[in-house]
Amino acid sequence: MQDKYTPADIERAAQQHWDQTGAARAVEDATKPKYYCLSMFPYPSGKLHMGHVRNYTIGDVLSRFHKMQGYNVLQPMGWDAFGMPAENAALANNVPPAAWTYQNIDYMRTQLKSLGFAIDWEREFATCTPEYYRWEQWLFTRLYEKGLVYKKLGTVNWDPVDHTVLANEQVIDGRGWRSGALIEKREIPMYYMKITAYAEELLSELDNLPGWPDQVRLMQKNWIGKSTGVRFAFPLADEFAKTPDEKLWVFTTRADTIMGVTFVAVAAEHPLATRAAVDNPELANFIEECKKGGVAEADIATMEKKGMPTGIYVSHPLTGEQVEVWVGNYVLMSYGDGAVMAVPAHDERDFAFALKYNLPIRQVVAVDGETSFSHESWAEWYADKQRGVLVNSGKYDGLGYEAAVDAIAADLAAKDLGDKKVQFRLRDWGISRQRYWGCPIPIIHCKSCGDVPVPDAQLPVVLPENVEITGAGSPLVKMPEFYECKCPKCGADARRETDTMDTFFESSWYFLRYACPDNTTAMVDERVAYWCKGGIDQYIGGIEHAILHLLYSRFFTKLMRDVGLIGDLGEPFANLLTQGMVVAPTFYRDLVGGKKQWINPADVDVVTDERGRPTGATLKADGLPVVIGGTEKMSKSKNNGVDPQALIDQYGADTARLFIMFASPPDQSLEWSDAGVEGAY
RNA sequence: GCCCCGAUGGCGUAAUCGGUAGACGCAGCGGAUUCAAAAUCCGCCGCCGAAAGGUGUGCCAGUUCGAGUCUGGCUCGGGGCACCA
Repeated sequence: MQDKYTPADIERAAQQHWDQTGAARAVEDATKPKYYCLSMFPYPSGKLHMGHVRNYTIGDVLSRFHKMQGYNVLQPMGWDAFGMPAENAALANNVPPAAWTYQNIDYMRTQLKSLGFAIDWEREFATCTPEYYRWEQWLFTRLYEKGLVYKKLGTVNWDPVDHTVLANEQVIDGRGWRSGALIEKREIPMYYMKITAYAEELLSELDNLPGWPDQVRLMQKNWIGKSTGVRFAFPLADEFAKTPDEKLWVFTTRADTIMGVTFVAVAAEHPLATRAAVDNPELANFIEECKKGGVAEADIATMEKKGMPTGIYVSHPLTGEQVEVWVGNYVLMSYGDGAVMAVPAHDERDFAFALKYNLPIRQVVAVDGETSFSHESWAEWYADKQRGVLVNSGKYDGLGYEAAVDAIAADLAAKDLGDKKVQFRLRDWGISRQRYWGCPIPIIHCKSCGDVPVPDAQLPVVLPENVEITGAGSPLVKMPEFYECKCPKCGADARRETDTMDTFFESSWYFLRYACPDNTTAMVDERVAYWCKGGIDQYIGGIEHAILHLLYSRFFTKLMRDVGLIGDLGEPFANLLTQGMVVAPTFYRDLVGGKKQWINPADVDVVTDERGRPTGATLKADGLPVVIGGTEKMSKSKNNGVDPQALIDQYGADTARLFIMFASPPDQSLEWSDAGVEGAY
């Protein structure tokens, strides 16, 4: 018996024993119930952070518990290895993204092993290897042939100085993060996945997920955003119409207010806007101005609402009244028809817009007990569709919301100018990225044959790994040895697509590949049915993935079922645990110029009073006071990260794991406390 | 701006159905043990107050015999908003 607990020796011995006996190896065994415990795989950013340690500790506890209960447990691990940070690191350190990524994977694997997780390392893979991404290319070509992948124009952030497309993250206050140039919206051809074809199933299946947090199901439901409304048309007045029966289509969930329409607003990219701008320089300028700034919805939704009349008039479909078409910077071309009817009296945004531009406001809904409709200030009840009853609406007067929508939809249908329509907020998934470090899109552009998918025999399209990153555009565009090729159909000189896929593509099916990572002849095989039948038993990861990653993964499972790759597994993740963040106190000093210098908690001594309450803090280096800030998510910007490696080195993996599990319930945020670690030791 | 979540001691939290707020743990304080320390054990530990007592679950209202819990309205913090992963 040793006097002192020496975690390094004891843990190393235990880990070696587990390794040699293959304790964590998972083998299909039909005689035992299976338990597939999956943690979201890490992006190999350099080293593990505390969030990883927490995530994988929770998974490991569940895995070991079920193993002891007699389950056949699979706990795999891999690397979500494509992505932007590798290109940024390449630029900063002059290392190719591939080399940087593989280095990080090696280091982080060592760290994970030192934590002693019961992971089946024989199933490990990285998504940036041709052995993995070849199957995405193969699937892409199948889906392209079925029309589930198609090409259309999409809007991107264009940096006019660096001549490059930027991610939303790289646009700061409307400017490129490197060049500082004002960003413009630009439309380019992109490939899209037809996720909207699965909108109904993705929505209804949410009811079959009792093992998911209600919060996540609700977020997905709202994201898909099914609404029943009316899609209808405003015929163009003869002098403005290009063709005799040209119409402007809009969608609304408030068809009951149609008699209160006083103008129509279209997106800056709408064809009518373009047409009106031809001989109207002022409008053309405004449309140009609308193109300034990035494409992120949060930015568009918070900017000042602006508009300009086009001089084009359309006819109200029920009254025939002439209504002017405006261009509005708040109308999104990507939602519905890129045009909306405006009813200032009963929509808050339209109300503000009408006030600003002095447009008529016509009340057509009244609420019992609310007598004073003001044309100067908005009140919540103006938009109340539960209590509202139509007024000033001719034959529709006195009807409530539902009856009014029914009557109006029927009248529009009778005139062949519209009907009820189910509309989804969900848009098709644009997967083209004008970046290097990703899976090449397997398409060949031929002058005579058009877009031709790369034939199976020529797959994979391998991404060249020894490249130089310049920060302005993908190196693939400058590599004839990559893009020059022959058309697979006619044999003529052709050009290979240089865009790569969205990295969400990799993470949308990796959990299936863990069942059969060694298969070199097929994307998936029958072992998927064994491990994934009834869904992966437990999925653990950050709440930040509540919508996109989980929705795309659900979509892929249904896609791959319909392509005949897997049977009907149902939903991919039977039980979902969304772990909370790891937070830590922050410390700073005010610098001249209003900036703050953030100081890592490890470099600070906190002084407490006799009750243990903090009264102040000093910097270890100089003993002078620092300001105690709030408690925030561990991040580089606030410099409050605690390196798990230092913790493991000092206290051992078991202490780290014990503290992290004990300190807080897994789905809530965890406050870091060095003192708490000491207590777990 | 829109969708979702949260707020209870110095800290992490608990209170299953609307019924004693603060279980359990960390930190802190006091004591025992020890030559001394570590470890261990015992006790104290929301705030104000000498005590009696008062007060207290982000804020403002409401429902109720009774609200941390239910309703309405806010404030602050966090996650997401489709090219960060």
